[in-house]
Amino acid sequence: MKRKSPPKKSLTRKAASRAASIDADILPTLLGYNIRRAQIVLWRDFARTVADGEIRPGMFSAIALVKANPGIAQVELSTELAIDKASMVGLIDRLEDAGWIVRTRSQEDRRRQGLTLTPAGEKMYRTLKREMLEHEQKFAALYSESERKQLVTLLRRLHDAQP
Amino acid sequence: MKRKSPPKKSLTRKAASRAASIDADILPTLLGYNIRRAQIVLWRDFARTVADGEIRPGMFSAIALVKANPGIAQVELSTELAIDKASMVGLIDRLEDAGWIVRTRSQEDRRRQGLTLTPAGEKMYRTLKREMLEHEQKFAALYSESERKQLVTLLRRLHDAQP
DNA sequence: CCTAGATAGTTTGTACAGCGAACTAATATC
DNA sequence: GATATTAGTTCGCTGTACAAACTATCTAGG
Repeated sequence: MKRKSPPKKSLTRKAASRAASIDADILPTLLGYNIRRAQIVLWRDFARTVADGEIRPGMFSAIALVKANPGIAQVELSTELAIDKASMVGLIDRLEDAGWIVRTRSQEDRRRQGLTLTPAGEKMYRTLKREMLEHEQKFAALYSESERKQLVTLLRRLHDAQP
Repeated sequence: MKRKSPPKKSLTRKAASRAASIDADILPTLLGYNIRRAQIVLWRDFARTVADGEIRPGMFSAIALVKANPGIAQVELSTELAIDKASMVGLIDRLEDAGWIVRTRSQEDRRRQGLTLTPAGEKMYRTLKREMLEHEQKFAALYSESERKQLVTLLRRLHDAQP
């Protein structure tokens, strides 16, 4: 948003020729390599676009799920997001410290911590969602609608596989 | 895009405590979410399949690039892999400590460290490549050949974008 | 009922990755 | 020759993954 035209410094001839001559071997054919590269690009733009870098993709996802499922337990969150339950503790800690989420001990099962958004969390989520969609739009614009759906479908098949 | 549950007053989660009634909201439609989930699945299987967990995807990529481009400089590696140059130092350190890579100060430009595989590194690469292809195969098997190519094409378009 | 096992959450410890900032040595540019 | 740029490094900070052990609680089998 703020950065319109980067310096666009021209490479020296030496650097340009060397960069162009790199042989990436089998890497460009590998699913993992391409997904990793795509992930990096998305992640960087996310940091620039959403919450001014104070929120990570995992935190956004957690907030969205708590918003859609008030009272959800941490273990359900970690299952849905494929995040380790130990890592989830720190993630929720940060959201709680920020004042966006509260843990409430469940009465029926006192092992559980039900998670809900605070009013501040609700407000934050509205902002986050708007910024998130703006972020998403930059990349969705690279595709036709059918391509985008196809990409999502193929990715979903991959992460639903559990080999 | 919203037509799921009209009465937004979801029961306090205890009712749905059993299993998968979680509403993932907009997340499943987002490119970033699906790529992140796919990445996690791939990364876990990689850890189980390749080098018995002693190698990370970034290390594999680095070794493959050094193999294909003997004498490549660290900055070229980090550009190609989209890894921060500061992070690259530690990555190369680990590969050097393992005895797979050597840094050699360039004569023409003495700032540069040319990277090459040691004989042990060459040998390791042959093993890694075999295990990598085995890992890849598990996931490629989820797709027809044209789907796989389509997926790679769409991902490449994403990571070649630099918004 | 009681015990054994499972589950939710936490803590601890280890390792890795990203990123900014500052630094050195060497090279390039004017 | 002064200045800027580049390659590599180090430091500090934050965040994530995973394993292991631990507490508190719930569930099932006998």
